[in-house]
Amino acid sequence: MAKYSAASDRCDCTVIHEDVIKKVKKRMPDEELLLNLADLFKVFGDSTRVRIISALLHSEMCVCDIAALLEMSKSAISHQLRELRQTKLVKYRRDGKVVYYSLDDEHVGVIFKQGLAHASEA
Amino acid sequence: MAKYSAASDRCDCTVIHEDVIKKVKKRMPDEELLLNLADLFKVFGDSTRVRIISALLHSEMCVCDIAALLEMSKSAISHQLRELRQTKLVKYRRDGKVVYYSLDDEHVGVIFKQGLAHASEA
DNA sequence: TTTATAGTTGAACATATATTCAATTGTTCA
DNA sequence: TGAACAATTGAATATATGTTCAACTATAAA
Repeated sequence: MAKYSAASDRCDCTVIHEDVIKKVKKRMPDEELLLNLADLFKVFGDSTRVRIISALLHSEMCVCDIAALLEMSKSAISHQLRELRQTKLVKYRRDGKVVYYSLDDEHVGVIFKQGLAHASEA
Repeated sequence: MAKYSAASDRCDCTVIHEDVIKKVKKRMPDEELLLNLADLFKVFGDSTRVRIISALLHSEMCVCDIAALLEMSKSAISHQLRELRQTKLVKYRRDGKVVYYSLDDEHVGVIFKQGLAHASEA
């Protein structure tokens, strides 16, 4: 059976629209950028993280607040906050024993609201 | 150890900002809507699907075209197209043996580009 | 220094999910 | 009708990922 990995035989079919493929390929963003984009959406694509973002949209909160709000363990929340931190979606400040989290920049809110608009309609 | 599931003891900590929690809780969207939102982003959160969307942004394409463009098997592409179909992100038309896919509505492009803008900066 | 508490972390486990493989459907054309 | 081919599908496998649990760190107060 034909394999898609060979240079001149990339997919397991015979008839394709070469012109369309070339045109589209030229216009598409870099592979790396698309990977980053998928990773960004992946962070939004979990209900716990979406709920955290939705909460921080209205106020900075400590880990305990978030855990109580979402009725989940501090550990679970902390793990998710780390991911949100690593992808620069949230930032934090420490005040004594308490660590307060908030959204990192406006982009986060924009993407959230844009998605919300779509989800509300459908 | 304290459990987060009890009514008056929702998180494994003692000191929380009750007022903040109440205020934020009141403003947050319904649980169901947030779940739908996470599911929407989840569809965008895979590199294969993001690449498919990125391609369809420029032209309708058949399964073979997409498979060749992304250098993947038709089967893998078809599986992902089904998810995109089920979440109403793409639509299709059949012309003889060939099935052409295209983006379902403008929302898809808007969310894609919004995310792309963020990913490009960071 | 000791105790209490907020938060973090790593490992383990359970679940979700992307791709492959093989079989099947739907359509065209001889 | 039968051959050829685009596309779909279900099952299996491999991998990714979310939560729990237990241990640990950091800070404050006694």
